[in-house]
Amino acid sequence: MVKITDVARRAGVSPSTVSYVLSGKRSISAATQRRVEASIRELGYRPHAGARALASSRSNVLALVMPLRSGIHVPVQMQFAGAVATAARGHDHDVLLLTQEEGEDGLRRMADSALVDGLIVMDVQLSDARTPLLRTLPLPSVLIGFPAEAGGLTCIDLDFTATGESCVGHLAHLGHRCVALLGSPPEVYVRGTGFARRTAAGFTGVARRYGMTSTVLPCEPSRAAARQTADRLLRDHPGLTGIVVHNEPALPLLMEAFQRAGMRIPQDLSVVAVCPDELAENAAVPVTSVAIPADEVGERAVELLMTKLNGVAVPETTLLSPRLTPRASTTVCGPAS
Amino acid sequence: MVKITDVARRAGVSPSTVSYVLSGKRSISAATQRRVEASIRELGYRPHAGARALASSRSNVLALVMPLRSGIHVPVQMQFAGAVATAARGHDHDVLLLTQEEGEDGLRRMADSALVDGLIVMDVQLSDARTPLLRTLPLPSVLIGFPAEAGGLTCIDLDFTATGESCVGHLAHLGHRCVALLGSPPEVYVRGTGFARRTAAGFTGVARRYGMTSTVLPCEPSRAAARQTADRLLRDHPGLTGIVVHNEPALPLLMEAFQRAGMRIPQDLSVVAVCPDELAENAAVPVTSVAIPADEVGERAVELLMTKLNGVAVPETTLLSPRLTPRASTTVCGPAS
DNA sequence: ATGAAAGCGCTAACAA
DNA sequence: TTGTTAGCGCTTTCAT
Repeated sequence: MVKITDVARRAGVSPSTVSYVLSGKRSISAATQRRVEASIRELGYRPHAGARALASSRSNVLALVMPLRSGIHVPVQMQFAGAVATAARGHDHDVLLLTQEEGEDGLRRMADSALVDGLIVMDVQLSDARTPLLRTLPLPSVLIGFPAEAGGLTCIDLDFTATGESCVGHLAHLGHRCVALLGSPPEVYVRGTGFARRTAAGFTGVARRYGMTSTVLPCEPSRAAARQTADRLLRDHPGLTGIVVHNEPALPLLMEAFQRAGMRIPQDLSVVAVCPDELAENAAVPVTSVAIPADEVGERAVELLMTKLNGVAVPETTLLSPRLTPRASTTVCGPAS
Repeated sequence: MVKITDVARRAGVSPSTVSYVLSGKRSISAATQRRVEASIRELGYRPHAGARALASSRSNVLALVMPLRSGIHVPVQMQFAGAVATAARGHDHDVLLLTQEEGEDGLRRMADSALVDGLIVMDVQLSDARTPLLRTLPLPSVLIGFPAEAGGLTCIDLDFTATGESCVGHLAHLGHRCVALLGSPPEVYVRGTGFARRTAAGFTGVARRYGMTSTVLPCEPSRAAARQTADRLLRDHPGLTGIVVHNEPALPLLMEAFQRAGMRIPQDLSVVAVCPDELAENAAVPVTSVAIPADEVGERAVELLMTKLNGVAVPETTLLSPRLTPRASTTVCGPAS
């Protein structure tokens, strides 16, 4: 193994000089700089992570806490993970995967063992057992998602309230008066997952403001559940002309179910979804949608964490504005052509 | 921070004794053992990961190399990742996520920096640039998947050749004579992803052995591509009565496309899939399928790696046998009822 | 069965 | 601008 003393000897400098060249923590003459860099390159030197962590109390690793709960759309989670990993590498950090089978104990373990410098926490529940712990842990953290009580925590996410509002707003402007939100499976609401609840709140609030008739229903991503939901909705609300679907795997099933029940899209029923663009574009009828900007969220989460690691304060709340892309699934409400 | 000397003092022993209690590397009297363990518990001691790694040259971290390439079904990858993470924790190891944006350099970085003890490499290509490197790296590794030339490497995967064989075999025994395999998107074949190629090889081999007419086609997971594939297949092979689909996202699209083209499932067309059970069960017609045992593969991969870390030799090749579950999508070939 | 002490490879005062 | 050196917290010989 090539170590810092080897590099130093070959460059004719002291080990500390090599260390300083690497960290940039003090100014080095151009000549020395060059000789050290050459020596590093020629020897293929790479600092021993453990030694560095021990001496500097910085591991250059951050933990990504990804619970892998049921009812959560996996590809979207994965997109977050990929974005976080990429961004972390851009800041010279690696990413440790915590699947949260360990629960809060895993977080404590990270803090005590100094394995990581900070935490990025995904799939935050409205009432999340981890948040009190995160507040007291001597480890900086950034949450992707918002708990009900976010004081003292750094959180970032798509503004789901605004997303719900934007979706109904779009339908309202097209003249729809009776609308429904079809969301995540019941378990997700029961857990109190923030994004699900917030979308519903935004949806309901604006619908009421516009004096629209509105309903919110959870939905299992099975063909049977989709049919049942569609049929029930059409029976209870014969005037229904617009739906918002916030449930990726159920989207195609629901569209199929409504069509089967005799509703043409968009002539009889306008559909807005909250889902990745790729899914929206590939549906039987391309769907008007608000995308979840996973890449941006992941990247900014890492940036927030790095800023905190450098001892600089960051805003507690970062909300990204939704962007609605109109596609073929929505149209003005009126007598069907 | 609680350190080993604190624990030792409280227990009235030397630091080395605490270390030995933790590692079990020498016998300790029952009394001492109890006092040390109590001290650890009371102080909430957890060893400093960096210090431990430096002194022992073992980080207790393993890297999961997950390229996140296009055309790969994300939920299945994630299931692998989850299984690996869980299994690793069971062996007192953590998992570092390497998304392979860094390519081979990332592997080298792991080796040089001593950040991890070993590698689990996913999404292995038939001709994979990483394999020569893995052979020479002083870091033990286990590949999930098989390169064309696997000598000197430890590999584990579902036996995809047998999977392909099992799928045609099932159709053959039901009397089908003209069959097709619809696989991953073209890019996956072009890259030479092992599992795609091997399934095709098994499929073709057995089809030929039984004297069946067989075709292999890649398939994009878009509605348009699915239709085109179905139409073209029916035009070129009017006698087609059975298909095998090895492409998760395309499965529902293909079934829909064939039905649209007038083929009833299973009366006119039998369908076998290679995909997670959940997907197979939830299709419009539940699909006869071979599941990918991601949990078992992930767990066994970790076990293989741990064994190697302990200096014990392991078999180079581990192939898990496919298990085909018959469902409603396949039936005997004959005049439609 | 236990202790003492020498590092592991690096960083960051402290000196010059 | 650079060098010297004292640790960082742990493991593991070597002694007893």
